[in-house]
Amino acid sequence: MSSAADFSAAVLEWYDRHGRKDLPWQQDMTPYRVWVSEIMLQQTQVATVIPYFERFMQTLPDVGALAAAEPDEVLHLWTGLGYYSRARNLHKAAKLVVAEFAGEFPRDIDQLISLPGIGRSTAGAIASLSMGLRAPILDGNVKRVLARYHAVAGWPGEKAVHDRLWVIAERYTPHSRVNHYTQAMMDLGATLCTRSKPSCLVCPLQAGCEARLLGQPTQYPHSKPRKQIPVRQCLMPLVMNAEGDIWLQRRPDSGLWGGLWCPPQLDDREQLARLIEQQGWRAEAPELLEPLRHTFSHFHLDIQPLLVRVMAGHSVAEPGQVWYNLRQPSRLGLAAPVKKLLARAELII
DNA sequence: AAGCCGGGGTC
DNA sequence: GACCCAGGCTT
Repeated sequence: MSSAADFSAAVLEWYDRHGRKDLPWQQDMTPYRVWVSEIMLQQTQVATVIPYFERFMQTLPDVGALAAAEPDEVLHLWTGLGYYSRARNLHKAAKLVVAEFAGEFPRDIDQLISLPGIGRSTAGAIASLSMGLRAPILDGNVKRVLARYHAVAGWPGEKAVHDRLWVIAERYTPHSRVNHYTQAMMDLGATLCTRSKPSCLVCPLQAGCEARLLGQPTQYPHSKPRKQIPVRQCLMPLVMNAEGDIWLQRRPDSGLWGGLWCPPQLDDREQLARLIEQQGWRAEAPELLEPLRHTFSHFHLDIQPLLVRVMAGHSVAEPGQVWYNLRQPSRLGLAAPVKKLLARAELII
């Protein structure tokens, strides 16, 4: 097991017997379906993605439909999936494919990478899986398999380590059956070469795996040095009018929860008083609801929700604002904790 | 190079 | 709780 040909042959033989072949995006494999799935799968596990993918494809079955869709509709279909810039970039890229590539995905790695949201690994996945082009990928699964096979020391977040893994990935990518090879490497990492308790005894690469020969496969790749994350706090008033609707604002496109609809996120009661005055609401005394902690990758957010019943007065929703009807909800993008709070509010009405 | 960007699964 | 997941973009 020394040559690249032996490596890919072992991987492909394993794929024939044990590789996954029934995932939704493996049926009717078009560049569009593979692209959408790859974007959804960035930093997101397969089981989480499946229902989102099915719903997305039912609503927006091709790149033309996506390009023509409303931004709110795209974010609505992404609600709960996280990393919402993926949805905004997906929409942008669809428009570009229609406008600049006549609705056909370019069969070229660099042109794929030029589209927003598509980096080298995602481009490699689209090209190899849906076009049969010889292009390597380097996602979390492949990093783990290759780092173990060659006992590559260091954290892959470091450029030198990352670059070395790309060179290895390039070397092993075969010229034939590259679609099966790509799928197999992801399947190996997801099902056998797992982060903890890898199944080395049934692995097709066990004979040449240096990490296994060293007796510590789980030592590779080295994990990211973690710093402890800060805690932030905010007030989140659920402003409810006489009809039981909740007032939401559209967040700026860039930044946290970009483009999603959200109750005001305030630092203190003074900001709340100012908001009520600005909007011309006649408000009852705010009612404390049960606090909620939401954890991001880089901080905790302690949310103190408030129920604020108002007479809407002259306040009509302006652009970027909406009175959200809990019984007949609009198709908008909502962050996960907002969706949770609105579900609570529905019980209060 | 490091930080930002979510939410859920898993241990 | 900590850590990770079919990463990419921004600074």
